[in-house]
Amino acid sequence: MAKTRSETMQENRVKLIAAARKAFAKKGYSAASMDELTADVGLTRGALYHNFGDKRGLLAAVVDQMDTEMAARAQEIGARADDVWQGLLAEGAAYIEMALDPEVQRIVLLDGPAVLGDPSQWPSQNSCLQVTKTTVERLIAQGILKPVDAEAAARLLSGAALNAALWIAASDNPQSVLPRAVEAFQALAAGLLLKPV
Amino acid sequence: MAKTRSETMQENRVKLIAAARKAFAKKGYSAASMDELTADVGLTRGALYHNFGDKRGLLAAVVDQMDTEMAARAQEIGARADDVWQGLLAEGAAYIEMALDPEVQRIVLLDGPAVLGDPSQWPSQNSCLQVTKTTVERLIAQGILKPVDAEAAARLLSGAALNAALWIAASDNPQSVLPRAVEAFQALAAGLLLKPV
DNA sequence: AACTTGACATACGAGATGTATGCGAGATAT
DNA sequence: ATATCTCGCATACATCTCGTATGTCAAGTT
Repeated sequence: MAKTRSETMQENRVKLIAAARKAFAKKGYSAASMDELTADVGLTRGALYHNFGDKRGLLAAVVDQMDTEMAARAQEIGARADDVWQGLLAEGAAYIEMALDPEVQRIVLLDGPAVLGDPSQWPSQNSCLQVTKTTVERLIAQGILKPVDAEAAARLLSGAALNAALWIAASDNPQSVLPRAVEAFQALAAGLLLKPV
Repeated sequence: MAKTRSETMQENRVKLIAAARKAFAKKGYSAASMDELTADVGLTRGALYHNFGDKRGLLAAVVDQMDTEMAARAQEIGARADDVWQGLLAEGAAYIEMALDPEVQRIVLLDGPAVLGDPSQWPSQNSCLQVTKTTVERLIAQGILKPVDAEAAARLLSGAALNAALWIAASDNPQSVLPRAVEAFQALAAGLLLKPV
């Protein structure tokens, strides 16, 4: 098989992102060495700086990938629900559970915002927020939710969910705390309902 | 006046924390140079490593100070309200407004969690969370809020508030977005009420 | 088949952190 | 009051990391 140049380049990008994802998750962004990271996949920093510009660029690529994965999963879970409202609750619970993954926490929730700034201004647009915002907009249009600002509601909901996850993960007994967090989250979300149950 | 040794030591600690607060806010944690920082107050890194152990220790001291200030302010504002429930709403709005301060954002919301880990496991105990938790507990005891887990509710509320602030600050027109965020926050909080209004 | 391009490797320079050692002014004891 | 000791801070050093500038060789082009 003749490997074309752009093929190997694409492969290398994938390799580097995968290696970075591991390294950033394990050591944290600042402690992750670019020399080690690149050597692990048989390359050098030359490849890295050529493809991603700098260390931040690599993190941005990793975050973009993870954010996309998370948004897709949340959307899928939300779509399986009986109605849109149940879908929103399911989405929130899904975010909480996804954020229990140490990789997600370290990279997307902690280092991501610190290095790249607030998620709403990420280059990748933050797909997670978009998904939630769309769901909220639909519910407002259906007259199920109060006519609050959709973006504000989405931000607050995802902020609450992701913060809950950080708390759960840091607790001594995550499995016992998880249901309480989900319960509290659903209570909060119910505050957006036009007609409380 | 004869300066006792522990006096000058205390003064130096105060100076270093003040300088660090400025430097961390302006450059961010990782880009802040400890050489510059200490030189600004007429000291060297020797003083720093003797007093705070390492760079992280200095950040922890700064975060502790800011967190304490924020908690005191939130508590004071909450206490001025007509009743405990209005106090909770006022606390939330206070957090959102305080988090608009770039210094608070950069240090407490972005670098703090990334470097020190989740706020709930900070050495300083995170006074902000304690204040909110206490308020929630009181409201539950009074039968005003649903009997959800107080810590979970506090975490979610403060998470929502602080995330809202990050979003507001990153927006083009913070002053127009602020009221929408506060409105959405209060709608969410109302979800915790036992008897919806 | 010669030439050009560009993806990646190599080499270098500029800081930054943390530690180990040194010093000198306050604290202590006689 | 003098001598000794303590310890808070300064100084010097070793190590590591990022980003850039330059080199190189295979893939693409004509």
